Amino acid sequence: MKLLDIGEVAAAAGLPPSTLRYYDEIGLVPSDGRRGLRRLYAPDALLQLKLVAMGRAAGFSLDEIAGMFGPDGRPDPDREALHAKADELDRRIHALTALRDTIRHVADCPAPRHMDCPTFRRLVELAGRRPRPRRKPRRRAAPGRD
Amino acid sequence: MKLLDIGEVAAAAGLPPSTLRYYDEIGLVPSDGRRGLRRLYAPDALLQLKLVAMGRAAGFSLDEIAGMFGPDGRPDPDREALHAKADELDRRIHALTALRDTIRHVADCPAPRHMDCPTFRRLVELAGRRPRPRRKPRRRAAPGRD
DNA sequence: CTACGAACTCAAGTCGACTTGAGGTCAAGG
DNA sequence: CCTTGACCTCAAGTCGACTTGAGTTCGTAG
Repeated sequence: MKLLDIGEVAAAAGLPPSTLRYYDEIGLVPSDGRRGLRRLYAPDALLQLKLVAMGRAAGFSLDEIAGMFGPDGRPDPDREALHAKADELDRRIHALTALRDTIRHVADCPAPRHMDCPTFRRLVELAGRRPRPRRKPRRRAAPGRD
Repeated sequence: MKLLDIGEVAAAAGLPPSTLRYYDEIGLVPSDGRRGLRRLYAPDALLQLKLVAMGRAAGFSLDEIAGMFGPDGRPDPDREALHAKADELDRRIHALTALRDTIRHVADCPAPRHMDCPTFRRLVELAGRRPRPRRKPRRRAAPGRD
């Protein structure tokens, strides 16, 4: 198992080394030892960094991300909470979709003031709605085939 | 046209008055005059605030949001840029969907360490892909019924 | 063996987006 | 008329997530 120098990881992940040091410091993506002073990373660190990037892009804080995918392979990381996060993501995705549609509309609509355009107003109104009326999984018959 | 007191707007929008003052100060959601010292808002401000909330939720900065939907009904707000934003949103939506799926998997997968679960690794790998290979709209036959 | 450059540490700074606090103003109800 | 409570201004503080800078230490090529 070859360990990677922080510089290699930084290059591969497209992050500055300072960020890696920071993540190491807060324990989010720990380094895997040192050679002299230099941090070394297991290749898995790249996957972890990707995960962190995903979480960041989704608007989660580093703390939340740490809670979802701890550095250790956490055994039972509160499935409730994870499903809650996933639900939150569903809502966020819904909101983003609404915003995207609104933006596309604005880009194409010739109305001089969006505020006067009924389509625009409707789009914005719609965006406030919940994605679904709280869909119950109906787990009764589903044999969790994953 | 009844103007709303800042307190009413704050209550309706679910924001603290300080935020409204801040948005007013930076010109993002300007107030519509004063009664004595008190800011008054046109009802449209509520829609604007909703829009701002959408943008924030999508991860845009206030500056970017201002650029998309200026307080004035900007006539031709750089359609290029707006479509670029929309594309960015598409990518973001894609990323969020991937993260959501990954999280749901983690919530349901019995593997002791996610890093060892091939499904997990595949999900994370997949998340890096582009949403689509740059789909051309092919506007030819679409009678744009909007 | 020496020098170079990349890493290191630690404290402090930055940035966006607000919030908080102190001290002042004012419109409306009693 | 007077009190009250919501509003005001302005400066400063906060928080997360890093970045920057000064001063130091190494591993490796020459």
